[in-house]
Amino acid sequence: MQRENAGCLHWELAKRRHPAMLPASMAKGFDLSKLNGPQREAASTHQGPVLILAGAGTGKTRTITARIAHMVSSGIAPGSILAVTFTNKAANEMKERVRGMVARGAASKLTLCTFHSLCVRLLRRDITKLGYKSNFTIYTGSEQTGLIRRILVRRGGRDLKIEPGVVIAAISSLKNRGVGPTAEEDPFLHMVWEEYEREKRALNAVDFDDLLVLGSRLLEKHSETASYWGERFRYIMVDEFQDTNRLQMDLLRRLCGTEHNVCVVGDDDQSIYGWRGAEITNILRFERFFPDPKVIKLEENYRSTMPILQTANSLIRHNTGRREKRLWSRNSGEEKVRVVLLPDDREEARFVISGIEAGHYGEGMKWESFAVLFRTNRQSRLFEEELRERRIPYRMIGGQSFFDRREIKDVLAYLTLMENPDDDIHLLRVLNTPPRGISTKTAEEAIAVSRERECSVWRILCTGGLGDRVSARATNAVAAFVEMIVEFTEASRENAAAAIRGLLERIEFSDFIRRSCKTPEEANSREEAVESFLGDLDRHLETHPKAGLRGFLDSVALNGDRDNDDDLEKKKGVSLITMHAAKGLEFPVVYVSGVEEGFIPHKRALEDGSLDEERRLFYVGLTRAMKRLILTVCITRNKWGQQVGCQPSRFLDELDPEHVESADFQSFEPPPLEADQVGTEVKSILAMLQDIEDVDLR
DNA sequence: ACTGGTCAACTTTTT
DNA sequence: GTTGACCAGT
Repeated sequence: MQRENAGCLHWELAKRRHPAMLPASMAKGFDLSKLNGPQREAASTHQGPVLILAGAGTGKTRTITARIAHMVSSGIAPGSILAVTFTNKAANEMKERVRGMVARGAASKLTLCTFHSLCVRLLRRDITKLGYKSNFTIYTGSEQTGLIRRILVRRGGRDLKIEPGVVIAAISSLKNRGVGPTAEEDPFLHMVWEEYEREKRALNAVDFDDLLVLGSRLLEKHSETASYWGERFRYIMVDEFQDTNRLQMDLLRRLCGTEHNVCVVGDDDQSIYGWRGAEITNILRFERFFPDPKVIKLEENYRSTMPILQTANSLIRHNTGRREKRLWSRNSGEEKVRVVLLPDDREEARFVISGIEAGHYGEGMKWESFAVLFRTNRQSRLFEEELRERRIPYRMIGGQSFFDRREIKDVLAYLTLMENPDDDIHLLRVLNTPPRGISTKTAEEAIAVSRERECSVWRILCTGGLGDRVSARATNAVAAFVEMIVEFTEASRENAAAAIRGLLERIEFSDFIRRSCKTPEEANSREEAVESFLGDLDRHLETHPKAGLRGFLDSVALNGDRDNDDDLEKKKGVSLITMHAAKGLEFPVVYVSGVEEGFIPHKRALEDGSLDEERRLFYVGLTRAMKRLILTVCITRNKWGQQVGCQPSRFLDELDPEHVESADFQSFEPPPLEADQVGTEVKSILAMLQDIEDVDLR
């Protein structure tokens, strides 16, 4: 076991700063005996900066949660503890675990959240100091895309062929590096960016990146705000530290005053958010901003068997510039990692789900023991179909399908208007939904006038600013709309759920849904979605009465999924999940699907030259497995309706063959017809790869 | 003003 | 395979 520098010296310093504190290890209360040496040290060091380097499966979450529990039991006020994570999944996971370890009252006083939701808290309280109104709307992906698209059309002409997504990615990545529009050299992007910022401000809206930008600015420019939060959160923890970007680092520094009771946990090998500006170097820079940290390494892996671990290690060794670490496991394990070659993606789904079925019925494993990982959300479809067909329960983790449904977006837009009517994007979405005689012509006039007078569309509509630019009939329709919104906005202050229900009734929304659906099944599914969404609202208002409608909208925007719901159907069953979203989770049996060139590594990533990050992503996928790991490769794949040939991923060549066996799908299932076309008599992956490369796939 | 049809283009990862 | 944009007809 390696011991890093000067823990004792550090303790001396801390004691000088807080003479009243006893060494934490002496404190009574929470039992740390289940932890190993380094874990225990991490959990019991409460004062001063701590840097924990924790490899995959080394009990990171267990250590952090134990640390929190131990802090609380040694008398630190739970309200002064803040634990920040990068994703909602991680935050929820931690909440759940901590809940079982500390008293109920204490648990509710802890702050466990993502950087983004922390910023929302800061901003809801004080954003007026930055000149925004506190009822700002948070724009998620689709609103952002819509806004950018409008700007692109306006500034670049109708047939300008620039995808909004590209612009958004460029702007977002710069913002997360702490750069502003003025620094942008490309004149067109510069203009679009500035206009985007101006528009959002006029709409009283902020995007995800703004949450961090403005949160950080608030602490920087307003010392009284900074000291308020600095006094509030005296003990800060950051999970997945390798994924923090420049802005988040700034925020952290401004948040944690002079005491520097900061504990961060990270693993450079699992940094997979470089495309969002994450800087692994923050781990190195940590020591610069928080001098003389105690450095603790966790190297004993409790999750995986040796074959899985060694295979993963053999892969990640191909990366350059990493901190070498020696992950080891006591769990020898018999089973090798399997690589299975399949004729196409349909067969892949069939093979994977058959394997899961066999594991469940044959070996008595729970459905929850299995996970299917993939690179893109789209890949989940075939697996879902296969699971549904066989009536196997499953849960799709991530995948924002629910809030992307049209009917949900409509309801959400009406709710948003009740909070912030100046939000043009949401206003225009429902201005004529369902149709009420307000044509696109009328809407365009309203936008034009609002532009001239530099105010929101809502104001124009309210004040009759359209004058005689539109027909009398349209003017009446607009007046009726305004009146309706005002009426229900007032009602929403009493009871938001009742108000939106009344509004939906008034506009005969379910009739509208039924009319716009081709089949009755589709109509039912949409109506159910709305009903279920309203149920979410009810529940939220009940459980968080203080947060109100705005709190609900915030949580929808920030969570993007409905993790915190107790929909048991969603919680039980086989997990379908992207490799990104899988980070931090573990499963006895893991299938990594689509291990092909263009997927992992992804085509776009190769263009950007981020091969190392793709390798880390694959590494994250492999290290999710506890007992059994199967990688599947397709020879062809249905891509937008056409069969396209695939090449196995180059990463397969990098796996140490010692613990890998290439399995033939025929040995698990009766061979389908196409099987004859595939070379099946192969002994090693290498031979297999060779064979495939010789076959003309087109 | 609204409806319904066809065509085209898009598909990384998350907050 | 799906969503959105555009157009022509009622």
